[in-house]
Amino acid sequence: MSWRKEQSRAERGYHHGNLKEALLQAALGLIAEKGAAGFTFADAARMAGVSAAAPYRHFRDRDELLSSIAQRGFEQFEQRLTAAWDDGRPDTVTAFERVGRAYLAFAREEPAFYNAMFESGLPVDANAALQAASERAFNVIRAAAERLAALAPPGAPRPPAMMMALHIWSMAHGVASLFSRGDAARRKLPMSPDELLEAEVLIYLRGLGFPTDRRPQAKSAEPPPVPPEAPSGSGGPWGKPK
Amino acid sequence: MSWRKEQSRAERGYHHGNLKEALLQAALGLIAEKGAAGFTFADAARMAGVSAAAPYRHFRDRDELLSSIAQRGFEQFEQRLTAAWDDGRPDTVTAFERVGRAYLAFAREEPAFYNAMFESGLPVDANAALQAASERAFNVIRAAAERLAALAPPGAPRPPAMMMALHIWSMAHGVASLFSRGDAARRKLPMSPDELLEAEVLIYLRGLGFPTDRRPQAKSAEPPPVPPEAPSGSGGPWGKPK
DNA sequence: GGCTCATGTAAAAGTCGTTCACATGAGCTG
DNA sequence: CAGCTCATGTGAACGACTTTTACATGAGCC
Repeated sequence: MSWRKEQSRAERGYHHGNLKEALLQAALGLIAEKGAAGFTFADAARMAGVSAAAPYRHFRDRDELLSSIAQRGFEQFEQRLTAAWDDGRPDTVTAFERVGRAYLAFAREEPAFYNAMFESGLPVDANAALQAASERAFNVIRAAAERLAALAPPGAPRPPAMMMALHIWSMAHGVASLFSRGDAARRKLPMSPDELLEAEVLIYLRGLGFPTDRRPQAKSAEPPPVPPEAPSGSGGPWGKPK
Repeated sequence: MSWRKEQSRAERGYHHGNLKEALLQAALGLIAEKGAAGFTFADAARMAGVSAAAPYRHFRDRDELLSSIAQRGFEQFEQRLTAAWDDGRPDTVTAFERVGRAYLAFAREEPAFYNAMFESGLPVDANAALQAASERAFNVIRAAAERLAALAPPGAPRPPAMMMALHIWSMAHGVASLFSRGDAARRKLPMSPDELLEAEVLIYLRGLGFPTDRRPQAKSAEPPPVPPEAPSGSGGPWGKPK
């Protein structure tokens, strides 16, 4: 993983050979440890075994390193969301909820990326590439919302797909920020963030007219999904009304 | 407002007289300008017209100043949420939605407080008083959710009130963080954050079985509310299904 | 072999956070 | 009012960080 991390100057020679990548990896580790605020350009240089001025050959300043990391983060984020969506298989609602869980999983498993992307305070439009990467990630959610919108039953509110996408994004982001990340995770909850978000999304989908017994879209254009597992519980994390 | 802000040393004398408060005000201004990350202890001292060491007579370190501001923020936040809730008048659902809007309004109108409270990266449990203030603010939402839960119609999911409170908190926080604050506000939206959140909460409430035509709880224990204004539009920000 | 240029270094300037010894003066005590 | 005390402010100093500048190194190419 770590490409010649601990090499001494002597065995490495004057030139590092892969400093840019080494700095990114070092920064990733430092951010995971101490947050983007506590992360230090000098520390990253030290960890890569070079002088404090060396990083400036590869990044204009500390912010550019941070924004490079955020950009990579958005790219990985997009991949994970895309995989979770799986083009709506086995059915749209199931896949949609899986996207929500993937959001939380990313926040939990990639704290450094998540921190750089959403908590580092760097402006979204600092970098055109960064903004584009961010939009590509969001577009996964948006595309999923389009599919969902097309299936929304009549007799219920039908907000634009874009709005539905923003709703889901805000729910996932709210739960992740408040309960699923670093210091914030210390707020003690009577349930897991995943359960919280799942229930939230289910209630929301129910508000849009979707059935929430985990066998949705009974009479839609979708092929009737074969339940991959036995139905879990009685219809939701909180139980049915009596 | 600003108590002797620009006094020269000569006319002030050796002792400031109100340094602690002056520092808090200065920090508040600086955080509003440059964010909690960019805010500097030395800058606050300069703005108050004292040496860089003076603040240490009133705050153990920079973090303690920050956490003082966050604490004040939570207190004001609690007040505003309480006022918005207005003990559930004229009816529970209306008041509940007003709380959501108050959340956004606070984020928008008090960026410095919001930043210190939620975006400064200081641990929630850094300070017992801070944590308590934070909990008091959340308890307003929680109390509102209890009332709402008691009115939830049968035949619909009935999550615990605590969970509903967390859902609302996460929605409001998600929208505020993503779209209603500083740099994040630059994400261009096809609608205002307020509209977005209002629609989100309405759909969620509908998922809980509440009617969403803005005249809720028709046959509940609540006194039939007199609509203070004419009904606005056709039942929601996105229109009814055709 | 010699050139060139990307990549690294050392040193320096400027800023911060923080501490320490010392200065000041507001308010109490006699 | 004299004098004491102690909270509050000052200045200097330390180490760390960011960023710039002039200089060093050596990999790749002719």
